[in-house]
Parts: sequence; C-alpha cells; structure tokens
Amino acid sequence: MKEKQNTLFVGSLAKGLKLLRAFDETATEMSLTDLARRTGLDKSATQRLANTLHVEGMLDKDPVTKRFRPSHAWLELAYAYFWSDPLVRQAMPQLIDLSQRLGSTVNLTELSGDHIIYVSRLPNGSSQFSATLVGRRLPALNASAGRAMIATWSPKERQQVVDTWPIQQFTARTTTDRDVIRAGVEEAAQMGYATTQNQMILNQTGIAAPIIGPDGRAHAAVQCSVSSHHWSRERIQEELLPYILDAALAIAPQSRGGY
Amino acid sequence: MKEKQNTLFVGSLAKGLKLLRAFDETATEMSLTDLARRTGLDKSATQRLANTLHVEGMLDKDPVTKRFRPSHAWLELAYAYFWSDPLVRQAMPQLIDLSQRLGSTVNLTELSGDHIIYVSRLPNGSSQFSATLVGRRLPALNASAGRAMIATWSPKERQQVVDTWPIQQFTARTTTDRDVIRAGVEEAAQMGYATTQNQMILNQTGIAAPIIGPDGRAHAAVQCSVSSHHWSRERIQEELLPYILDAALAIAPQSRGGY
DNA sequence: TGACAGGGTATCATTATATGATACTCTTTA
DNA sequence: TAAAGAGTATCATATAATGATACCCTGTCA
Repeated sequence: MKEKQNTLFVGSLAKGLKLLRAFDETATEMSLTDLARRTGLDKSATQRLANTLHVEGMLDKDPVTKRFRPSHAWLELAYAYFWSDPLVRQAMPQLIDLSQRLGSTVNLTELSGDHIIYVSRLPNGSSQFSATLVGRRLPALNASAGRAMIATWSPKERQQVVDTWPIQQFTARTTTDRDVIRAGVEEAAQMGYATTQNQMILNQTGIAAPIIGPDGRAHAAVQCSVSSHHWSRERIQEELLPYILDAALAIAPQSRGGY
Repeated sequence: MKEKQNTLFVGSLAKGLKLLRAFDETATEMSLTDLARRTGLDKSATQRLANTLHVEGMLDKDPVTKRFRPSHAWLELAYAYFWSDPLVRQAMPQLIDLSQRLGSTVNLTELSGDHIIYVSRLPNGSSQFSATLVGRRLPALNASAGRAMIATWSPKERQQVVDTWPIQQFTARTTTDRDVIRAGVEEAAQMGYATTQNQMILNQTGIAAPIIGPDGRAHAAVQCSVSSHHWSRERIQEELLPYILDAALAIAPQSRGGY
C-alpha cells in the first residue's frame, strides 16, 4: 500500500470510505465490478469492503440484481450533522419565515473549502431537481452565496481567492472571466449582498446575504433564487432584499465562536 | 475481536463506521476520550480511526479544543442518497406543489425496518426543530405515516406488525396500547389514509397517505402535520385530505420495480 | 446445444497491517 | 507544586486484512 505510511492511519477504513464516496449523481447504484472499477480497488478488496458495509447497514443490496445502493443510514448521518451544526438550529425558523414571506426558494449555504454547500433548502415553485437537494456543492466563485461570503473578507483575501479558486461552466452564460467575477465580489463588498444571473440555470437570478460571524467575516449565507423573467432588479431590491438581509442578520448574532 | 469471524468482513472498517454513528442528537461533538467511551473501543484504536476519518475529511477537528464533529461530507452522502432513491425524484415536484397549496408542513417518509424515516421535508409554519430535519427515524407504529403504510398490507401482516414492532412514548398522550393502535391501522386500511393526534408533539395532528407500489403494498407515504387547534377533523377532510391523497397517487404509478 | 464470457462468491496461505500497551507532553485543577 | 486528565507518539507482536485463485451461476452467441 502506498497509503500514508503512518501508524495513525487505517488503510482499510479509508478504502471503505472510498466506496461510499463512489456514489454520486451519475453512479446511483453499482455492481461489485462497477465499484471496483470506480474506486480502483481490486476485486477482492471491493468484495470484502462492500460486504462489510452491507452487513453494517451502510449499503443496501438488491437481492436479485446484486447491486449496491446507499442506505437510509446515509440520511441518518445527515441528521446527526444537522444537530452538530449550530447554524442550522439558528437559521431554521428564520428560513421558514423567509420562505413563506417571499414565496420563493430559500437556501442556507456554508463555505466548504473553496466550494459552497447547501445545508438547508426550502424549495418553492418549480425548481430543477438538483436545486432542491441538500448536500450539493458548487464552486464558491460561481454562486451568489459564495461571492456574498467572500465579499466580507479583507481586500487581499478577496483578491487571492478570486485569482485562485476554481470556476466551473454550468450554462452557456456562466461567467468564467475572473475579472468580471472580481467586479461582482467588489460590488457585493460595497452593497453587503451579492446577486448573480444565469450562472447555474438560465434565467435564474440568485440573491445572497452573508451571515457575518463575530470576527466580521462570513462563512455562511442566506440565498434566494427567482426567475429572471418575473423579477427585475428593482423589484428584487424592494420586495426581496430587505427580508433576506434581515434574516441573515437575525441568524448571525448569537452564533458563538467561529466554526 | 469477537466480530463476525468471517474473512469477508473487515473489522477496522466496521469500527470506523461505529465512530461515525456515535454522533447523534445528544452527542454533537466529541473529544477522543468521549468517542472511545461511547463506542467501547480502546483509546489507541479510537485515536487511529478518528485520525483516519479526519484525514479523509469525514470528521472536522477543532484545532483548539481538539474535539471532533461531523463534516460537510455527511451532507454529501445524503446528496448521493437522494439521487439513488427514485422516489425522491418522483415526489419532489408533488411535494412542493402540495406544500404551497396547503401552506402546512409536508413530508415524504419511507419505511426503514420497523421505523419510518423522513426522506424529504418541507416545513411550513413554526415547527419543532427536530420536525424539520431529514433523516429522523421514528417507530412506524407511532407515526401516521407508518400506520398508513402498514394499512396497505395483508391482514395477517398487519396483525403481526402491530403485535411485535416497537413503540415509544413521546408525549404524555402517546398511544402505547397496541389495541388502540390496531384500531387505528384497521381504520386506515378502510379509509386509505391514517391520522394521529398528540403522538409526537402535543396538539399536533398528522395525516398520511400511502404511496402504493406496483404490488399494492406501500413502503412510503406522504405526510402532513397541522395544529389540532386550527384543524378540525372535518376541515382536514375537506381542505387537506383530497390533495394529500392526490399527491400520493401522483407519486406512485411510475415507480418501477421494488422499492 | 454447448462453449464462452462476465459477474458474483468462496477459500487460503502469506505478510503486511492494524493492534493496544506504554510512555511522553501539555493543560487544568486543587 | 503535585496530580489528574486528555491528546499525542512509538513500537514489537501476531492478528486480521490481503489478493490470487478457483468455483459457480446466468445469459449469450454460434
């Protein structure tokens, strides 16, 4: 094994996790050989590991096709996560309130390395399927939420981040020019919120307000998505923004010590 | 190790999973010794396993307190789960629609052994925190959703289930008498839906409609929660039920093959 | 019909790999 | 200042994970 040759590192556990993480949008259920191929582990190892995960209730196995699928235990882990993240508890009532008041999709996002991750979502109106799912990750620079967070950081941090963090092209009109993104972040720093258009989905506008921590820097945001057709810049500013900013503010204060 | 002495079983992986599952409502972040105590593993093993999980990004470690917490990866697993479960995709648009139409909390639940698990939740109005979280498990017999599912099974299955499955007391008025539960299930079998009151939370009424599979048996349900104060039996029957039943029906048909 | 291919399952000797006792360090408490 | 408690690091040992191999089954093609 060329794994970290450290006595504090358990290779078999790491390999087992690899199996779990092999599942995603594209690979939703896999045979033994699929798993082996996808993880690069040899057949025997895959067999043993997958069997263990099955016995332990982490993988369901179709008795007829013999294919493995994520089990309900995966949701239980998410459940434990929600309890462990103080922000979720703080935010939930505000988000529900906001969702009802605005009648549009509302999200709680957190920074996760150079990506954002959706931690809580309250879909409203007809959304893309993936836009309703907790746990989705997006490059921070692509997302209004990410930009809103970064905008609360120091100018040199902003600079560095905009220059180096990853960008991904989602739609034909996704911004890939870092200078344009920089402008967006700087504007967000001025305004205290960020907006984007056509970044993830065409004709969709994202509005995000940072949840600012005790140190003045944000690593979370409240985000809202609406149709660009029905929502002009002005209408957003009048009918949505005040509430989103309020919610973000209401969530922030109590959050004790950085995370 | 007294683990299954099977060469197809990897003990270290199982122990690693044990660490992950040690986190719950009550244990949201743990020190090394907490983890060791809680899992029954010895200090060294815990150290090695926890370290591995940390390196692999499955556990966050507070650099100052040295305590471990679930990482964002736990949400990513949930994300993969959502893609793997065809019911989620089927249900989501219906649930959103239902949530907006009714203006109250709507849930998608599935059977998980003798419990139900919340797979998707759209909270509305002020809910208990735990009532907003995906991944929560409840004994099937306690929940309207569970009863609605069981009610679609054969009489002898119903009998057996009502006699043997676990029950838990949540409120002062939770039903613990199996005969009363039996009556509830039988009524649900007649009516095609189940209702409960004061089972999980006082003054809360649950209404659930089964999502019936190709074999006529349900292992999923659409569920809705409302305040007993504002919602009389009659009003529920007129203003909620038709829509809930419709939604459950709309989700069911296409669901291909076993669950 | 018969042979082949592909995938799932089981076995086994071999050694690498996980083990857990122990000892060290640091911080907190009395 | 001592002692307790928690986190970290080291190491010799044998247990427990390894991966090659062989077996079985099902579906396919000639």
